Amino acid sequence: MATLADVARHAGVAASTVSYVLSGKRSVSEATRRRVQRSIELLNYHPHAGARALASSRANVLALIVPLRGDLYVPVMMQIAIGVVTTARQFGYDVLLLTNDEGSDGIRRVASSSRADAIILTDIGMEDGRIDAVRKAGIDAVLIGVPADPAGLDCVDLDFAEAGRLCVEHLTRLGHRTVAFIGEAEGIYRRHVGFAERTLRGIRAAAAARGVDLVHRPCEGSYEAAAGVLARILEERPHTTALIVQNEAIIPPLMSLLRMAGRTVPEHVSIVALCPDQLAEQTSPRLTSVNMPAQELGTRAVDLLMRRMNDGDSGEVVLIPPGLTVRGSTAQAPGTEEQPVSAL
Amino acid sequence: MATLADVARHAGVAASTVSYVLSGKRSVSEATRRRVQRSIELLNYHPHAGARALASSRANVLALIVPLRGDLYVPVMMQIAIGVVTTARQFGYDVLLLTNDEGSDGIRRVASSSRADAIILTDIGMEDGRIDAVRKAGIDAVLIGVPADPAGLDCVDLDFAEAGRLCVEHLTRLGHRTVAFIGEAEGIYRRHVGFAERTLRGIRAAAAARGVDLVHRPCEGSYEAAAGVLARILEERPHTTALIVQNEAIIPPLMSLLRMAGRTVPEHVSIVALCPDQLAEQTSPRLTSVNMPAQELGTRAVDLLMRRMNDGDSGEVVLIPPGLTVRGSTAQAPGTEEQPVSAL
DNA sequence: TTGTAAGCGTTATCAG
DNA sequence: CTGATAACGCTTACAA
Repeated sequence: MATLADVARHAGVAASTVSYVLSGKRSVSEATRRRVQRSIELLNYHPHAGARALASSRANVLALIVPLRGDLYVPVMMQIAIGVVTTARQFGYDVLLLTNDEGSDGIRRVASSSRADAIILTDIGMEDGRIDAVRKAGIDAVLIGVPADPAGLDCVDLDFAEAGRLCVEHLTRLGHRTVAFIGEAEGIYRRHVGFAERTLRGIRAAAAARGVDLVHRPCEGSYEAAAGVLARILEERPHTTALIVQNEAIIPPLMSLLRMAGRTVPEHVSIVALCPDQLAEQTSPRLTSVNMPAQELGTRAVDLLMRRMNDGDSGEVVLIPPGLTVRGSTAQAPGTEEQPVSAL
Repeated sequence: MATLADVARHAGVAASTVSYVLSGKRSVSEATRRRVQRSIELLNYHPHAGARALASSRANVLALIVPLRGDLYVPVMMQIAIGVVTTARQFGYDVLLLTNDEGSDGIRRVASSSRADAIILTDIGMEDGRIDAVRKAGIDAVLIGVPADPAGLDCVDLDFAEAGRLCVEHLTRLGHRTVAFIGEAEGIYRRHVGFAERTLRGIRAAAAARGVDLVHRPCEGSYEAAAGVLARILEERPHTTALIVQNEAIIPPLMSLLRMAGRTVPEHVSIVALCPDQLAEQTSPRLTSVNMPAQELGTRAVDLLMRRMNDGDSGEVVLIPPGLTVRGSTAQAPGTEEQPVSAL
């Protein structure tokens, strides 16, 4: 491998000049710049990442910490990762992938060894122990998700409370008065994962404000769990005319269960989902849904991180405004009349 | 941050001694080792990754290249990534995540900048241009997947041909004579992605050998696609009694479509799936399936890579033997009799 | 068993 | 606008 010194020799300039041609940190005459560029290409020179990191004390690497459980909102995590990697590359950064089983140790490790310049955390709990590790490690970080106390932290997330509100609003406009919210698995609420709690709060507040009769039922990802939860809802609250569903994994089973129970969507039961658009487009009928812009979360996280590292900004909470797309899974509640436009 | 020199001074030894305590590359008396260890802890010393990489010309980093499309076998990719990261950590390696949009450039980049010591490639096509890039870059690599000509390459994959054979064998034992293979999306076959082609060949060969009447129908991941493909199969080949399904995304729609068509599983139609066990457990009835051991693929890939880097081994193709688990989605073909055990 | 010292390939400061 | 040169923090012969 050619080194910077080789290039300098070949071009007949000092090593520092080559470095400056590369970094642009001081002006170089057009003539020598060309000469250097030529030598670089001729020798097929590529700067050594380690040497750079050592001399500049910047690794040009971001660390992304993802949850280990392969069963949890997997497509969403994958999209986030893709957003992070592609955006990071645009800023000249590479991305190190860490799993959560290393936990706070991983944060300490990459920070204190200068393996990464900054960290992106996902799967944020309301009280997340890793936040403390980040503070102590003194490394720049952005959270995808919002903890209970985001003071001084940079966070990006979908505005889940607003997302919940949108669902309820849409349903009440269609005349639904008895609604069930089928949420994430029990364990998610026990761990106080931020997005689940906020969604629930948003839905509850909106339901209370509009006098909607609401129940919340956590639900695991299996067919049986979906069957159990649905059966219980239909038995205990037979007047239920609408479902809000957050656990994307159970949407397909739910729809076929409803069909088997003789309740067609949307004639008898309306469904609003909180899931990636892509998924909402894959069912029949297509789902009215609030989009989960996972890739954008990754992109925005990197943007925030860059601003934080370059401009020294910090403490910003970016909540992406959710959008509800009406598709085929929601309709006027049975036995109600379409509201006149003037009443809206 | 404390440096190795600080530690040496604090412990009253030479810098090299500290280094050797860390690496274990030469023996150190128990006494000084303890002293050094104490100083390391007291000063909270962590070696600088860049400096290490520069001095040793080993970054202790692996690069993992994943496909960009977030729509393709996502859970599988995620599992692979998790397997790779956790195993790599056990060997003291970190993992750099690259997306395929950088393509061969990404390979060249990390190789020639010494950002990574080795590469793991996924989503391997039969003729994969990146293989050439790897060769030219002169970097160690392991493929998860097997190209047409794996000479000199280290590869890990499920034995998809055998997996296909197992499906057919299981079905013929149950008396099925007319079988449809609902495969991956058309584009996968056009791109000649290895696993899809091998599965198809395995199934075709086994069907031919046993005189099974087989059709292969590629299928996209949407509900409509599944509906279309299924309708066509049932119309053109009404005697079809069994389905082999590889595109995991369409399993839920397929099952509810069959229900709507009045064909119950497994009484009228048997289904064998090629998918992760976890998925096979989530439907009702549970699916007879050949497991896709994604996390193990990641683990094995790293194992291979380590052996290759340390022992200089190369050119091994590891095919993981598939296993078929009988669950509730397959049964004796309608109108046939159970084969006496002696006939097996 | 331990110390000495020469790199490793950049960056950035200080002169010119 | 450009050149020397001292770091950067660690590894690894080579000596002792």
